[in-house]
Amino acid sequence: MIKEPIHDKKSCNQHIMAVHDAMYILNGRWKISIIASLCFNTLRFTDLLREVEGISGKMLSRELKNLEENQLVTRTVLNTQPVTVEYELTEYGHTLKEVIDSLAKWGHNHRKKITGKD
Amino acid sequence: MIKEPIHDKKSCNQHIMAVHDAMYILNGRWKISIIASLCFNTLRFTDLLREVEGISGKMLSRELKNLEENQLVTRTVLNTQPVTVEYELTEYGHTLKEVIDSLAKWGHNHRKKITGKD
DNA sequence: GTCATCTGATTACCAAAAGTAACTGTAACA
DNA sequence: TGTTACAGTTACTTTTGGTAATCAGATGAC
Repeated sequence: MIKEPIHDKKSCNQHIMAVHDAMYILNGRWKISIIASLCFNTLRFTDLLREVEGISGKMLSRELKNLEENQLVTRTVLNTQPVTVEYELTEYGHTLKEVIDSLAKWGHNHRKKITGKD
Repeated sequence: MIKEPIHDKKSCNQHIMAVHDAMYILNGRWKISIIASLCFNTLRFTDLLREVEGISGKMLSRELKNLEENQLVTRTVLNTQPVTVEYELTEYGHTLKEVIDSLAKWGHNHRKKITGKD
């Protein structure tokens, strides 16, 4: 059997760079949580304030703007009284589902490890 | 066929909470990149300074301490001259591989989307 | 012998990001 | 008339992160 290093330097660096690229888009404390919340449902600003535990209005509005710029989220103003605004993951945003799911899986397991409970 | 909501509120919230738990451990700008770099190889402090693009010594040392506290990384001082220190993912740290891989996959795809290149 | 260098950090100082709380403005409700 | 809900924005403070200098121990160069 021919022995070769499983991870050559080039593919290794590509891997690291790819993670770096992803984190460049998902930077900051809130984006991943916001995307996770939008994974299942379209939500309004106030819904998100409630769902994303601990976020402030300022940060939510700032992060949503940034996610919109990166085409992960769409913002739709509805013609209601008072005005409501819906935030929704774009098709491209939904490609992050696998990332979110693996994070959720790990987080769930971690909670079990720490608390001993399920 | 019985219609039921695919995502009931409870499992939804659990999912979001699990992501939150994961991000609580992986917070800050650098941890995920550090873990990605350690995924393949044990690395020394200086190696990490080079591999984790843009990190400063202060942050690297701070983040490594935190990762050690959370039992994701081990620190081993080698009896060389000058002293070298090796950082290695723990077994538990390696459970993050799936997360890292899905991030790398998404990041790779995102780079393609942005640059048009592979 | 002493100067520069390599190792893995730490410190003081400054800049950027994030948190807090108050405020905007419109409209329904009581 | 006053309160509530909507989706934010603003001024101010705190926390986090970045930069550059420094530490300490040992090696190699001159």
